[in-house]
Amino acid sequence: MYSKSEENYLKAIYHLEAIAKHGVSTNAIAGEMETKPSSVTDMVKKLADKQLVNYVKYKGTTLTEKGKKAALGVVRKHRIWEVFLLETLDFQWDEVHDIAEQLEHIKSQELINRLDKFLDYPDYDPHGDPIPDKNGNIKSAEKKLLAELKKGNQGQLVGVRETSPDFLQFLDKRSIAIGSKIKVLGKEFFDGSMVIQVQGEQFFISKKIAENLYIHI
Amino acid sequence: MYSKSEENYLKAIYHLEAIAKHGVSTNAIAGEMETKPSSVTDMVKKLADKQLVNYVKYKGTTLTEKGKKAALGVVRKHRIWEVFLLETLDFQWDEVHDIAEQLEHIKSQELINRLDKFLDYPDYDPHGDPIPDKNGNIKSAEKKLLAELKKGNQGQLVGVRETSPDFLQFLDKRSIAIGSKIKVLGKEFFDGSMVIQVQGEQFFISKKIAENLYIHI
DNA sequence: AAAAAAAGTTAGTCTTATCTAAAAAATTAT
DNA sequence: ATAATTTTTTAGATAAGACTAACTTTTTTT
Repeated sequence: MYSKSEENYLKAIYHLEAIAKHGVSTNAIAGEMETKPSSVTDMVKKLADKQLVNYVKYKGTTLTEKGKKAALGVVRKHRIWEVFLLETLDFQWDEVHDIAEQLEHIKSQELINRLDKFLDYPDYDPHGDPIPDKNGNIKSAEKKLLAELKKGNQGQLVGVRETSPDFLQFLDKRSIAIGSKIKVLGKEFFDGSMVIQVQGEQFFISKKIAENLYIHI
Repeated sequence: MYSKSEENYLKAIYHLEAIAKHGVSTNAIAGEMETKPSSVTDMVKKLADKQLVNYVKYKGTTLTEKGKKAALGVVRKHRIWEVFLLETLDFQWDEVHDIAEQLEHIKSQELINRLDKFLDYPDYDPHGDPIPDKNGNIKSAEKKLLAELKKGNQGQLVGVRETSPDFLQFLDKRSIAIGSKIKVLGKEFFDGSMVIQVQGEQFFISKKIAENLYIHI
């Protein structure tokens, strides 16, 4: 259907659209794909020819319905393979990404559907991200960064982006863990810092902290 | 390590070496790879530069030890994935080849070793072909066609070549299945037909049938 | 052994996806 | 609003792998 490279671009654009809502910039795609902006321009033109994206010179790129469907197909494969690697083959979480990155490009609908069945139709992957169904429908929202939430929002901690010992100890000291319910009590505009409530207790956290916590609303 | 294309050439040369012992011809490789002889010449030169094959202009190509090891690595992956597709995901025989053809190029030693363990270290793939171990050692000989056996020989059914429903039903009706012990009671010279014994029962089978059953002696 | 046929190689072209360098457009700063 | 900076695009080049057409070597036929 689509080449490996095309699929990777579609997936990158899909992920970036979730953050920057007004058309994804060429530089952003280049960053995500670890490639040069000029390569991105070439590729988005090609994807535009195939009706997979809307591309306006100098303005940005968005997925068309067709492109979104294709991207969700890749995301579905990636996440199902991740479940398989972790649950069936007992891999560690940091080992699975590179392998799933390859497996997601295997061309066979039947394969992924049978794998889905074998795993008993999981709704989420091991990072807490939802797995789209055959038709590209996602049961629940994607996880968000705590930093993206507004005052009054609340959700559950489903993962961390940064995994340094310092950061994990910071969380530990405050009894913030995967599964914790977090509510945003206040948010400062000028520096993005927040006051949050976790299990009755209140904490002040910087923007940097909030940008490294994944939340499910 | 090696590109998909390089791996496919190595595998093709490996398979062809088993038949034509005196250096594989460029045309033979082209046939196996469904490509043009000129493309083969280009590639074998490249493989020769990498010390994976011995290539002598106009004479033929053979695998070096290094090339054989690489080829066996691909064969191992292919056969382990086939076992997985058939045993774990319940695919039919005729569906697995194209998918295994893609999966065999996934780069991860760890993945294939864990899969091997998950499948309980199978010695043969569903077609009866032996699976090389981590170090490229093959436990036993390659399978033979029932048609190649002589009166008095016996062995175990390890695979089928033809996979049409008609043929599979033919076998089913006589309770001939993978694992069945088969003994050749008699063989006619003029048409290659046989009388065989399977679990106490005797059957008459034509040469055509005997040419589609793989046996391990 | 010479002629004919088959097999194999070389040279040049094409596609996909990438890159660098230079130019153009958009954004930010003064 | 003009200048400076950043972002994006264009043009031209490169590498992998495949192709066609022409040429060379080997093998087969007579």
